[in-house]
Amino acid sequence: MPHDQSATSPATEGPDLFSRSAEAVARDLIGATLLYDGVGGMIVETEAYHPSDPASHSFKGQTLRNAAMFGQPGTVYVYRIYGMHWCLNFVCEPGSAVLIRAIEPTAGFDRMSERRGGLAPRLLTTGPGRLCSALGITRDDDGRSLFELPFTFSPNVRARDVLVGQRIGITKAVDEPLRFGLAGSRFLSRKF
DNA sequence: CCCAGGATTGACT
DNA sequence: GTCAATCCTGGGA
Repeated sequence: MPHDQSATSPATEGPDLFSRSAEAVARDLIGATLLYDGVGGMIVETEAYHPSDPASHSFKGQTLRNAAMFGQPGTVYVYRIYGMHWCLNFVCEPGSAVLIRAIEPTAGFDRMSERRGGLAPRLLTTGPGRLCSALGITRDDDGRSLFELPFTFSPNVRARDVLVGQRIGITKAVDEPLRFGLAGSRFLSRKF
């Protein structure tokens, strides 16, 4: 079969994976596995945000809210959106981060279902707010390391067919191709 | 101090 | 398809 591969070479080892541009990391995170307290699954959708990006929280420099974005590569950045949902990001180069937009559930299905009010499997983790709800990620996790419990991170090790498109829900820099998704996944938050 | 504006979701027409 | 919910940051007065 004619394949299918990540455009960037898989820099698979721990922090090295994140010591790069958010764009490169966002692409390579497709197919990686994220667990929180043993609950989670495969990352199937991401978006990249960088410091010179008007859509990024870090665009105007460091503030109290976005301080984690300027931490070590592999730091977790969690923020509240629209007064009601949490969004999960992984920090890359200083001031840059990858928003985790969707995962495919593979572990702890019952706990996710419980937290999400018994919704259909498709509605458990397809969206940045939904996946935080399903995994129990909150403000308390802001600034933590992705490489320490309760987080467990396993890099992608396979060739993946990665879709690229415009980011969702922003009003600035809307045309940048900084959204990435696993081709053919049933667990994308929206079509590409 | 005040308050506009969200990297969303779910309910409803 | 439209739209309200709900918190709280950060910029400006």
